Amino acid sequence: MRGPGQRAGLSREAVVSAARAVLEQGPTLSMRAVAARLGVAPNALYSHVEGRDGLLDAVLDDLLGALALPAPDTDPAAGLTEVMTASHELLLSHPGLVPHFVARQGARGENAQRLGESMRVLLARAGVDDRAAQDTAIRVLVTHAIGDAAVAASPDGGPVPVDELRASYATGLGWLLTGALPRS
Amino acid sequence: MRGPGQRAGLSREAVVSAARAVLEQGPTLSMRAVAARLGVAPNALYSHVEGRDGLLDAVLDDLLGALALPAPDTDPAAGLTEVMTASHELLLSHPGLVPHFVARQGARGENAQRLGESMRVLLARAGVDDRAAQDTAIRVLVTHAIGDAAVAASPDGGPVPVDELRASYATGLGWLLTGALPRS
DNA sequence: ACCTGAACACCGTTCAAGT
DNA sequence: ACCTGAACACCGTTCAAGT
Repeated sequence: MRGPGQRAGLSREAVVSAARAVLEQGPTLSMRAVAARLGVAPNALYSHVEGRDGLLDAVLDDLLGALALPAPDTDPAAGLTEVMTASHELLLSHPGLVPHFVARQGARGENAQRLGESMRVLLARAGVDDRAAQDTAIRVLVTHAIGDAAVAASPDGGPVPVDELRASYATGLGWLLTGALPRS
Repeated sequence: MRGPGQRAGLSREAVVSAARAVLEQGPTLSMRAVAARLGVAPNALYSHVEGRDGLLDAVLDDLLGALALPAPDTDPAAGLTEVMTASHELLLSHPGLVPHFVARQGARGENAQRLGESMRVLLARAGVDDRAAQDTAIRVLVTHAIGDAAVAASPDGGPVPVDELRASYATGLGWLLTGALPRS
């Protein structure tokens, strides 16, 4: 009910917000679904967002911005468990983001970097000073979260219940941390 | 150049084989590409295979059937490393299979079960007798392989080179195994 | 600058036919 | 039983226009 040239009052924020809403409803995000929710033609989104991938990037970093960072004085192992569990839960509750997160090899937004830095601090406090060793540890931990979330995000529910996956994630995370951190 | 009713001489094997060829070429598998390679209408495949997911299942188990099982007398940790590394390499060389593998929460074909059984034997020989503990260990190991392969399978090559991902996979695998297996 | 309409080049899958 | 043609219901994205 709007001709060419009539403004719809869109904004980048509104588009990202609508995308989040679409992802709450169903497991996948399509441009056309976001546009429909905004009462707008599909191609209208391209004035505010760099295609579907750009939109998913924005949504992902938006969600990561809401994650709580561990307190500066927490025990390193506890802090790392905290961050990784929170990230894992975030992915579990937004399955539609997982394939994109996977394709992007982890997030690359500013909030993702903020999380990465906080992990570096914790690792350093645990005695992992070498930057390459920190990289490896972070990559292994993030990959574990991505892999588990990806498996859990299977649309049909899958043969393995989510609770068991959550439990095995915690077990694996513990094994990885004792491997990554020097003995105290 | 074939009218309705004329046979094309297709078979399930031919379809699976064509699908493998398509996956060698590019990162994704579409029904229409497989059909084109066979010189056949897209819907002709449905006489031999249960849709795209069924076809991917068949291709995956076909590939798993070619994996070598560890010798019965190998050291458990070495054997598990062997199986998991081989599975990981398989996924690395067939990125198009990874999203499906992820969605299926690991393979469920007969060759996949064969691999699972051999892992159980190795775990038991290492002292992991409890079946639930074996399940957890296998799930963690498989998830690690899936997660790493999924990250490595990113289409654009991604910011992290495959060699580094392969190295961090090995590191993580080592951490997980020392966590999973009782101290010797 | 922002939005629309129409189009392009794809998908997987189904259905009614033909032999 | 096996295959085709046509169609359905989708995709993401681009391009030329309109204000």
